[in-house]
Amino acid sequence: MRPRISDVARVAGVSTATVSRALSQPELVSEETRALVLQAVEKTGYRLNLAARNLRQNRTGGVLALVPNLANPFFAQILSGIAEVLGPAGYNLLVADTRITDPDTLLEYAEPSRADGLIVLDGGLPAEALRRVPVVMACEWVPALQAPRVKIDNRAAARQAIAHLMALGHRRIGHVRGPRGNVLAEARLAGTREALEEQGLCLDAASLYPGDFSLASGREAALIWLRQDPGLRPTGVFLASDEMACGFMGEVQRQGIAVPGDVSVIGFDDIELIAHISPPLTTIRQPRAEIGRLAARRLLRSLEGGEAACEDELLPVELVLRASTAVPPRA
Amino acid sequence: MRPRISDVARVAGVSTATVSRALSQPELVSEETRALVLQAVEKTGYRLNLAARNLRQNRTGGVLALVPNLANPFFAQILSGIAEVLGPAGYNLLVADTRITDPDTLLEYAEPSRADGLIVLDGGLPAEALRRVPVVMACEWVPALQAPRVKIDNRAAARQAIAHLMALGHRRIGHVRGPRGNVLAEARLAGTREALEEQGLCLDAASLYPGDFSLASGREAALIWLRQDPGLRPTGVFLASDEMACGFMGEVQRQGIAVPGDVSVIGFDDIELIAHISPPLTTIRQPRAEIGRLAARRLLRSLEGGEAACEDELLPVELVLRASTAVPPRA
DNA sequence: CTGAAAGCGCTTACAG
DNA sequence: CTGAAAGCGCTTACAG
Repeated sequence: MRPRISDVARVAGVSTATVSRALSQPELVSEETRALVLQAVEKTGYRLNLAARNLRQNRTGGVLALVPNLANPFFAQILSGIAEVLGPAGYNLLVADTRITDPDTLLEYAEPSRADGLIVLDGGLPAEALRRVPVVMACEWVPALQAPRVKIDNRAAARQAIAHLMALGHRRIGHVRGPRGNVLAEARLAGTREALEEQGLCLDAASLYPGDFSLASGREAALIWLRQDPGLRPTGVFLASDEMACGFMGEVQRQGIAVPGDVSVIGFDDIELIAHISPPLTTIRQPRAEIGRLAARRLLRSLEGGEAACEDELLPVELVLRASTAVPPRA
Repeated sequence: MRPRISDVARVAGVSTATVSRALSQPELVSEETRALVLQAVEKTGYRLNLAARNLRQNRTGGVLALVPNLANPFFAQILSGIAEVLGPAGYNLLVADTRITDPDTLLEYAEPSRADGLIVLDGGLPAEALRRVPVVMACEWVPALQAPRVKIDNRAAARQAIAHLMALGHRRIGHVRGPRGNVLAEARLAGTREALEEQGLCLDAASLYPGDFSLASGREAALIWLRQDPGLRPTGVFLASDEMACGFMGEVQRQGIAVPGDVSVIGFDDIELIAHISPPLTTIRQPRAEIGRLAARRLLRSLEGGEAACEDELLPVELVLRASTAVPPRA
């Protein structure tokens, strides 16, 4: 049997209260008592039972990250950033995949007795399920939920991408959007529209391709593009995710189209691999690990400080120029 | 304040013991009592406090996954598989990054009061830290630790890759290895050696390139390869990870080398993106989600059954033929 | 089938 | 600075 605090107390010849204090708030205990206790801890091999402490203190010691799709590498770096902050702060990181979690289960997950706080990476969750513990939203956000948001300016980022294509001389510009209803997809689409309209251009229906952020949907968009009239189809395409950009570029290349010779391609996110494919992909870099770290810090503040500040945290993005964008082909 | 079980008991006019039974083991309670209790639960809005139950039952309700590098997308799918099994079984999934966790902290993590069991994805951890709770190892393994291993036959997989290159007619074959000391890297290297030696070939020092599974190290290997005598350097290269294969291929392409025209490239893992780059990469597919699921099931069995079976679980791999391998160039 | 009571292993007012 | 005691919110032998 594992030694309990009372075993240590017996060995040290003090009360359990004193052992507890010596361990958690040493400054409340005389130096010699402390030494006695530490000796007894050593001798008994005692280790604090966290579950018991947490129950007594009415906390769980854990933070739950709700991820739309754990299998998606995009979230790996964010989780890494979260873990980096949470670990040293003494919190456990719990993760759950919202895809494989039905709404009822979700309610059970977002439970004060399961986690002290939530980091929500899925903007599609029902707000009601998320009101019982402190929440911070990262990347995506639940519009109906009033809680701090750590994110980038998706609209401005999209404008930057379009501005880049226009600066290269492109006039026929296409956009492969993310899933309908997704807050990121809508913001990026809006930014694209705005940037084009400011220059007197407009995003016509034929140049707006459906997508869902996935590789496969980028490939689908490529198949549509390939069937369009070469004299009319976009010479520059901005895709709302790098995965889609890879799928798009891979497919058009396979059909003998040169990137960026025949078509310029720009993605979004700057996931790791795309710097190493051929041609390396121009993209908008999102500081994923930093988003995770900030979200975690923000949540810790509201868990510890109890402060209820709720302004959004807007992180900067960066246009990363690589070889997949160039001047448009001469018609 | 949240209602406790005693509130429900008062409203229902029964004891807390009865409420507890009605909720957890309804068959022990009369039908009418059960109805009374459920009504009282409804009325009070009662929700079970998991932390309290767990303390009483001497469990934590959580499983901890120890990941070598959370930011590495390779582990995303494995975690997804783990989550898929753990969630429905009522366990929380905790994750920790072993990179950002020093040995002392690790000891604290692998604590019975933190998690009921461990899924270890890092073969480099000290065995002593992992003996206090049930463990299953997945992908990698800690050689000194006797615990179930869910993995693939890395050696046989490497032999398959080499056999493929040889069947295409390659005779000068190179290998970019994983990090020294890593169990996977060593097994894949051993398989490579064996397969070559069986055919009377041998892996000379110039054809064995250092690597650490990362994109950057694949690129490094490419730089070495590029400097070697075109008439002597390998015409086919097997890399111990897809990331390295991407890095390698991207770099040689950038220097005007054709894949597979000038050099055939084969990776390992079948991560998602590589099917969509140009050319799509030939590789050895590792069933990552399935590895995660099996590891989780295995651990659940030893947590619930208490069974101590310890045979390894060997999952099949698959050689996925794509366009990055072909017959060697005519010298 | 149900209840009174002990206890999971801690922490923390309260009193001295 | 230290201890006795209550209590975090449950579950579970034990007795009836």
